[in-house]
Amino acid sequence: MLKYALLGFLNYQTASGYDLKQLMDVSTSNFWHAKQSQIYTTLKALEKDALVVSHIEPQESRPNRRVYEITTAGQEDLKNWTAQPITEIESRKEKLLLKLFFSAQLEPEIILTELRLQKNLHQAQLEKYQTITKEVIKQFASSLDMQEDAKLWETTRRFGELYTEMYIRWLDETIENLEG
Amino acid sequence: MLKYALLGFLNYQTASGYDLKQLMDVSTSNFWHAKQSQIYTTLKALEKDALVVSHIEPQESRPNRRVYEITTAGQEDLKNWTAQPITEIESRKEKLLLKLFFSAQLEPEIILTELRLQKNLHQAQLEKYQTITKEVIKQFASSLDMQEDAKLWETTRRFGELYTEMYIRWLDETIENLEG
DNA sequence: GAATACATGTAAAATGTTACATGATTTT
DNA sequence: AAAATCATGTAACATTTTACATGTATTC
Repeated sequence: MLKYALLGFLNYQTASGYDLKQLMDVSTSNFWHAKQSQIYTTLKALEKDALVVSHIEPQESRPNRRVYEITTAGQEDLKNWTAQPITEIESRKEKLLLKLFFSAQLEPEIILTELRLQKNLHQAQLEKYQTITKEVIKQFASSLDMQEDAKLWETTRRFGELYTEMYIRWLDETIENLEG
Repeated sequence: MLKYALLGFLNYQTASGYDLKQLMDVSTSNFWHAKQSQIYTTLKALEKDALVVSHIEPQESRPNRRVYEITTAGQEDLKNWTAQPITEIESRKEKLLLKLFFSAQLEPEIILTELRLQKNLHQAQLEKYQTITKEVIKQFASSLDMQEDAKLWETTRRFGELYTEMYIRWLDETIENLEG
């Protein structure tokens, strides 16, 4: 799957593994993320499959950059993938809920402290979606002149916003429930 | 992580790998799931670490069952884990959003068809949370006399409900946005 | 007669995380 | 003086998925 995230970005412009990590962190991290090391190994695999090609870009006073470019085969693979519909619901994993499910023997105060901490974290996250992420999308959209693309990016930002609002609401409900 | 899901269930009652899969499917699948094969291999690892013990239960006209029981060490490990607070936000992966993010070159109708299909799937899921899942929790709670535990289980069911409602709302917004 | 439920597992492949290794430049 | 940024990668480990393998009993 990470494969397609990388092809997707490279379909806009060439980039190094380092660049791709930065791009993901400010754009898709809301619904797709990866460690730097995994990005490097996946890029290598993509080059082996001839979906991308790379060349070294020498730099003074900085380590050399290995810059990747998508190939025609890569573009086709990407397009095939986007055109293929998903016919199932994605299943989630939420460590916090798992813990909560099995926490009946715990002191209620311990649970409540954890939920309150989560609320703080999610409130900070929500602000990020509403300010930084929104700004980043605007910047990209205007600088590259891609209003149409930005429309889709905005829908994914909106998901993050709605999700986090929902999460906070659930935390509020749950906290109230356990306090009473 | 699956480790703790299994210990959590075994802390209530002994069970086979098959039983545990059934239990997860009707209770935690909303926020934690696993394949049958992974459950078997994880149980084996847990027994090696002496967190569970197993014995064979012979059956007539059915394959024998290997039934697992949690040990004192297992109970301690589980309790330690539940008491340990999570200090970060869980990061999600949503294939659909990833695809959407990179779908600007696609015909809008292809995207819309996919989103409408997702809406159907999520509506069915929502009903499930509101009927079957709710009923299952009630049944467990009364049959085992654990109103306190059921309170927590109910909060995780509620999360599934709120999440799915949010998802449908986002789909509606996004569909409208792309239609216009 | 076919599909599902019951019941267990192994092996291989894919995916993802953590730790290690290096080293200059810039910011705090 | 310490921490963060720039920049790349490998190795080991852990987790998860998919495929394989087997066979009876019950339900549709």
